[in-house]
Amino acid sequence: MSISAEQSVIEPPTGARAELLRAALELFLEKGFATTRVEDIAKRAGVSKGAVYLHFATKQEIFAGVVQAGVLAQLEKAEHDAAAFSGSASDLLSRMLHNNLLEFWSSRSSGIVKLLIAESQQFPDIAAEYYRTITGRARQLLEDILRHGIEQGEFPAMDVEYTARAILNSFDYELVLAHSIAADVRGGFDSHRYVDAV
Amino acid sequence: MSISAEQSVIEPPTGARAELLRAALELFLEKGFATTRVEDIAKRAGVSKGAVYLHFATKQEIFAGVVQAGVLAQLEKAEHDAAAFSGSASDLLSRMLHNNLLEFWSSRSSGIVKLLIAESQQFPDIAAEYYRTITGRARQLLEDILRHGIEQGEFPAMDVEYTARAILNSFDYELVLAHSIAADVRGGFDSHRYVDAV
Amino acid sequence: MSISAEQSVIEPPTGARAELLRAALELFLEKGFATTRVEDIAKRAGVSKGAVYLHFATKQEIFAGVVQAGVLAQLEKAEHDAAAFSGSASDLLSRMLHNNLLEFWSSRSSGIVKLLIAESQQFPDIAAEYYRTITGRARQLLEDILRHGIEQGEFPAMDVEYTARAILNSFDYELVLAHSIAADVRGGFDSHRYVDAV
Amino acid sequence: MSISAEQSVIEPPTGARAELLRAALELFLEKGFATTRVEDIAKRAGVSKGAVYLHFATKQEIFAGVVQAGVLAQLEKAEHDAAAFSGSASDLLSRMLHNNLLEFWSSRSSGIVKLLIAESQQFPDIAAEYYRTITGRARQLLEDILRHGIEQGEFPAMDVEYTARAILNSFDYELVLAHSIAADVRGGFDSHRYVDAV
DNA sequence: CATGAATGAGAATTCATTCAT
DNA sequence: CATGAATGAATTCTCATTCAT
Repeated sequence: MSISAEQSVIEPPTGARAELLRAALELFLEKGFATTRVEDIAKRAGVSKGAVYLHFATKQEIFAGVVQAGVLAQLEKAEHDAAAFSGSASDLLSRMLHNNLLEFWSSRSSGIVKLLIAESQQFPDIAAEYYRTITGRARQLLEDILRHGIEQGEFPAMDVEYTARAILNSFDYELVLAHSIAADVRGGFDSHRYVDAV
Repeated sequence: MSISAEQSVIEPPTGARAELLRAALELFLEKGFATTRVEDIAKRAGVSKGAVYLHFATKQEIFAGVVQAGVLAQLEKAEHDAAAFSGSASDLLSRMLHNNLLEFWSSRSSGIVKLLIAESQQFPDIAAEYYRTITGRARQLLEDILRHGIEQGEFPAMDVEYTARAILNSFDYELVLAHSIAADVRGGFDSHRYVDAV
Repeated sequence: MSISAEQSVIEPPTGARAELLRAALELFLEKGFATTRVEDIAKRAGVSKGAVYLHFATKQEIFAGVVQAGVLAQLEKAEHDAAAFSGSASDLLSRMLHNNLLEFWSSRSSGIVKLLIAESQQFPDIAAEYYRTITGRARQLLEDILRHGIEQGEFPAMDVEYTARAILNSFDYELVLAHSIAADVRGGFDSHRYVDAV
Repeated sequence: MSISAEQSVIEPPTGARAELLRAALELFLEKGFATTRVEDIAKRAGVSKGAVYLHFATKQEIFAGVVQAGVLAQLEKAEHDAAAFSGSASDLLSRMLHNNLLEFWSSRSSGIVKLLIAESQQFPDIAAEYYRTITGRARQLLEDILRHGIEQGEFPAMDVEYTARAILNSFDYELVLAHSIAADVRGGFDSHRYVDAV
C-alpha cells in the first residue's frame, strides 16, 4: 500500500514482495517449481514462512508473480526498442541483436524463458500469454526490420515470417541452454561471435 | 544403469520395461517429472505399481532410462546420417534438414530435448551427457557439411562453429516449443517452410 | 478472568468488549469455536485484530466471556422469575413456560446452550458451571412449582425431580435443535403449540 | 487377507475401516471434530497415518462414515421396533421406551446425536439427513402409538404431533447431556426413573 | 490505546518405496 | 515374479499470538 511519492507508478514492487520474487525466480531456476519449497523461498528472501502468504495466496501465485515481473521488465525494454526503429536496416538489426539481446541475456529475468518452458504443462495459460505478448512482440519488431531491409534492397527476398522466427529461436534457445546446461559443458560461448554468426 | 547381459545395448528394450519407458516419457512430457506419480506410469504401462520396482530401483532411474532409450534411438539415426555424407553440400544440407530432422520431429522421442531442459537442474549429469553426445555429434556433422560446402565454394566463408550452433538451436527450440506451447497458440506451423527459411 | 475493577459484575459489558462478545457468540454458533478465526470476530465487531487482545488474553477467554455474558443475562431473568412465584401453580407453570421460556427463545443468548454442548469437551469446566448454575436454578424453580401444585391438589402425585428434568430437557433440546438443524428441515415449528403439548 | 479361523491374540479380526470408524467416533466425542487430528485417529485404530487415506479421502469423509455407520445401526433397530407394534398402546409405549431407548443409550453409537449437534454447522447436509431419517422415523413410530392409544381410549386427547416431539426431545437431550456434561456434575441419573417420569 | 504485519507451530494430505502374500 | 496395502517423511497452508509503530 505504501507507494513512495517520488517514484513512478510502474515502479517494480519493493520490499518483501520484490525480495520474494527475486528469491523465487532464483530457486525455480535452480531447482524447478515443484522441488522448490515455499519455506526456502521465504528463507532466501529473508522473511518467515508465513509472511510469504501475506503476499501470495498460493505457491502457484508466486510463480505467476515471477513471470509477471519478468514480463513487465521485458515489455519496458520492448517499448524502448520499438521507438529506436530508424536508420539502416542492417545497422539496426545488428545493433538490436548486439545491444538489446545481449543486455537482456545478462539481466535477471533472462531465465524466465527457460522457466516457462520447464513448467509449461503446469501453467499453460501463463506460458501461452507470455508467448503471445513477449515473443509475438519481438517477432513483430524483427519482421518489420527485415521487411524494411528488403524494401531498401539491403536484404535479399525471403520468407520474412519464418526467418524472423528462426532468428529468434536461435537466440532464445541459447538462452534456455544457458539456464539448463552448465557453461563448462557447452564449452566457452562467445555471445558476440554468436550474434555475428546469426 | 544395470543392463542385463542378455539385453543388447543397441536393441531397444522390449516388454514391460519398454512399456514403462514409453508411458514414463509421455507422462513426464505431459505433467513433468515431479508431478508424475510412479503409480500413474505403472497404470499407463498396464502393470502394477510394485512391478515398476522390478525394473527400476527409483523414480530417478526411470527418468535416466527414458533418456537413455531416447539417446539410443537418436544415435542410430546419427550413425545413418553420417554414412550418408556424400554428394553436393547444399543438397546434403537440404536433404538432412528436410528428411532427417523432420522425421525426428514426428518421432516419439522428439520430446526428450524438452524434457531434459525442463528437468536439467534435477539431472544435470544426464542433461550434460546428452548434450555432449547427441547435440555434439549433430553439430559435428553439420560443421563438416558446412566446411565441405565452403571448400567447394558453394557457401560463403563463415564462422562455421557458431553458424552450426545457430542452425541447430533454431531447430531444437522449435521442437522444444512444440512440446511446451500449444500449437494453436503458436499459430499454424509449416515445418517445410521453416526449414527452407533457415 | 481479569475483570477490571470499575466494571460491575452485574452490569453487562459495553463498548468494544460487548461488540466482541456479540460477534463471537454469533460466529461460534455459525461456525463453531475452532473454525471461527479471531480476525473474523474482530472484523464483525468492527475493531482491529490486535484490539481483541486488549480485552481477552486468548481465544479461549473470548469463549469464557461469551458464556459469562449469557449467564448474566439469564440469571437476571431467573431472579425475576423466582420473585414472581405466587398464584395458582398451573397458572404459574403455564405463564412461566409461555412467557419466560419463549422470551428467552428469541433472545440473543438462546444459542448458549447449543454452544456449550458443542464445545463441552474443550471447556468442561465452563459447561459444568453453567449446568450447575443456570440449569440447576431453573430445575429448582420448576420443582417448586410442581411440588406446590401437588400440595394444592392441582397436579397428580409424580416423581417431581425427574419430571422437572424431563420438562426442561424437552424445551432445551428444541432450543438446541433450533441452532443446529435448519428450520426448513425440522418443519414449521409453532412454539405455542409446543408449550401447550408439554 | 489372512482371516485366521480362530481369534488370534496378535491379530484381532478387524477391518481397518471399522477400527478407524470406532476410533474416530470416540475421538470426535472426546475432543470434537476440529480438535481431533487424523493422526490420532490412526494411532487409536492401530494403523499408520497414511493408511487412513486408503479408506477415506478426507477427514470430512471420516465424519460422514462415522455418522453413516451410526445411522445404519439405528435403522436396523428401528425396523425391528416397527415390527413389534402390537398389544396395548401404553404397554407398548412403556416397553419401547424402557427397552429400545435404554438399549440404544448404552450402545456405541449413542453419541452420534451429540456429535451431529456439535458439528451441525460444518456438516449441515449430514445433520439434516440424519434428522429426517432417524428422528423422523422415531417420531412417526411414537405418533402411531399415541394415536392408537387415543383411539383405544387409553390416552386422553392431545396434540399428537407436538407431544411426540416433546417426548423424544426429552430423551434425546438427556442423551446429548450424557455426552457433554460429566455424569458427576449432572448428579446420579437413574434412567428407569427418568423413563417413568416421562 | 490501536493497528496489522510478521512469526512459526501445527495439521491435512500426498506419494515414493517396501514387503507380506 | 507380481501385487497393492501399508508406511511415514515431506510439503503446503492456516491462524493464534506478538510487537513495532
